[in-house]
Amino acid sequence: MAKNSNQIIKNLSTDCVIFGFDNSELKVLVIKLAVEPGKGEWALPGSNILQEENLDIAAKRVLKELTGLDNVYMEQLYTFGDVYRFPLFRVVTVAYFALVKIEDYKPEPGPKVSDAQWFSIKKLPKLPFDHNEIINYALKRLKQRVRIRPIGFELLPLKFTLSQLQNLYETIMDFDMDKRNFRKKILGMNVLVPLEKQKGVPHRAAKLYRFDKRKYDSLKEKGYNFEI
Amino acid sequence: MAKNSNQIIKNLSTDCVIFGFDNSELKVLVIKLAVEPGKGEWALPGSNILQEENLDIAAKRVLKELTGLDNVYMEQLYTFGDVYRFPLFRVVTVAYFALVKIEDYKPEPGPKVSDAQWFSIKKLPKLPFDHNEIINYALKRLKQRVRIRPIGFELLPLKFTLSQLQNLYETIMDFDMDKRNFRKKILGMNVLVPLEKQKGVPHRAAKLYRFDKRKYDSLKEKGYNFEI
DNA sequence: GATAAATATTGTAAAAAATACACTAAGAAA
DNA sequence: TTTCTTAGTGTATTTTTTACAATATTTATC
Repeated sequence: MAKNSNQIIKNLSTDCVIFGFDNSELKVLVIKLAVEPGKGEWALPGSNILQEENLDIAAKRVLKELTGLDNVYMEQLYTFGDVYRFPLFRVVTVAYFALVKIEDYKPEPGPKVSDAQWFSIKKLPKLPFDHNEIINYALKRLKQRVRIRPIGFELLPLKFTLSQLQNLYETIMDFDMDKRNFRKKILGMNVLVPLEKQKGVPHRAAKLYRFDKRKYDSLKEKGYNFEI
Repeated sequence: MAKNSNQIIKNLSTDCVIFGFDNSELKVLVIKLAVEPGKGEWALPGSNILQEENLDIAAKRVLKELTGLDNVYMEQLYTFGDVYRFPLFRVVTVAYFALVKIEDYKPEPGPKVSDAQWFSIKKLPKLPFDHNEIINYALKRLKQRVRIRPIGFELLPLKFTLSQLQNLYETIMDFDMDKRNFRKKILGMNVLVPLEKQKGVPHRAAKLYRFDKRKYDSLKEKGYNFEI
């Protein structure tokens, strides 16, 4: 073999739980594989890791190859390695989760993928292997994260209203919040920049906001608290 | 080859950061390997994962084989997989951290280990590979965990005084707390059982407590909060 | 152009939690 | 009996969280 760099590591893969939010439901993107193994089944996008590829890079590559998604929030989730999780031979998978602005996502399934679809987290089909377990774990993590770090914005359009944001939080955390208290708290974090008003809505137009990542980063440095 | 079950997976290992507390300092147990690779160097206990072995089991086995430790608190930490983290060939390592009652620990280094030693987290030697990075990551995680879940007990003797406990928290989190407020909070969690008094101390004897895991589990079920 | 419909926006009082703070108690040793 | 050392305890203040409802803006409709 001429070069090593493109060889796969047979026992190691990465899988990604991709969350999106469509203004009413939390969704997960699953794909239908066009090739074996797993051909025809809905599954998490995942693939082997290459010999000369860091884990984070592999996770990004796989996401891009299978869904066309690029430049999204990603975080290592957990490593799942039960002996029989994959039926053919031993595969340990390093799972990641990603947060996607669902509006921006134009499905571009790669050549190995015959279909890609958002499923509501509440109406997921049975997926092969331990993929349902991985999603549950990711959801648990997302619920924790969203409470203590302002990452919810990654699921919203660049400009959003406070109602959209509250709705997102309520959907993820699965309980309602008081509107006034929510606004006080979120604006008090000083990471939202007010913009112009919404246009074309058939009622009072809400103010739009964007997330100020620079400000967030600098406040984080100083040890600020972002609990909601 | 007759059987597969004892074969190692060449590209996969597990490493463990073992924390202990000696009533004044937070410590990490590192071992000196008696065999190559890494012979003679202080390093985290770690080893390859076997073909037919779950990750958690592998982590426990390795800990036991290399240090004699058994039946300790363990949690998967993170998976480190930079291409060149191990110089000879590609090895991805699933890191764990463990919490040990340091008093109970009678070092029983296994045959592959020539020495085992507790180092203060503040005076760690330079370890090979990315082991220092793994320890830093583990420390960060421990600091988070200890704030929100009563796992500090795992580092103390079964019976301990509130002063010991406070001291532990202060050492890990790296700041001082008010004695009265600390007591109020920790006793308010309702997971400590008061026992008899200390004996043989040359001053007023403090009351001993033990952690009530059953109670903790049942309160956790009900969604109680254990933030300190 | 008045009214209805829909969503946006805003403040305050009460309750709960966190904080700050210092003296007395107990036991051993001198 | 005095000293030394650590254990143990309560309250007032501040801060944070919670609960709660009326007015404002815009478009659509009659």
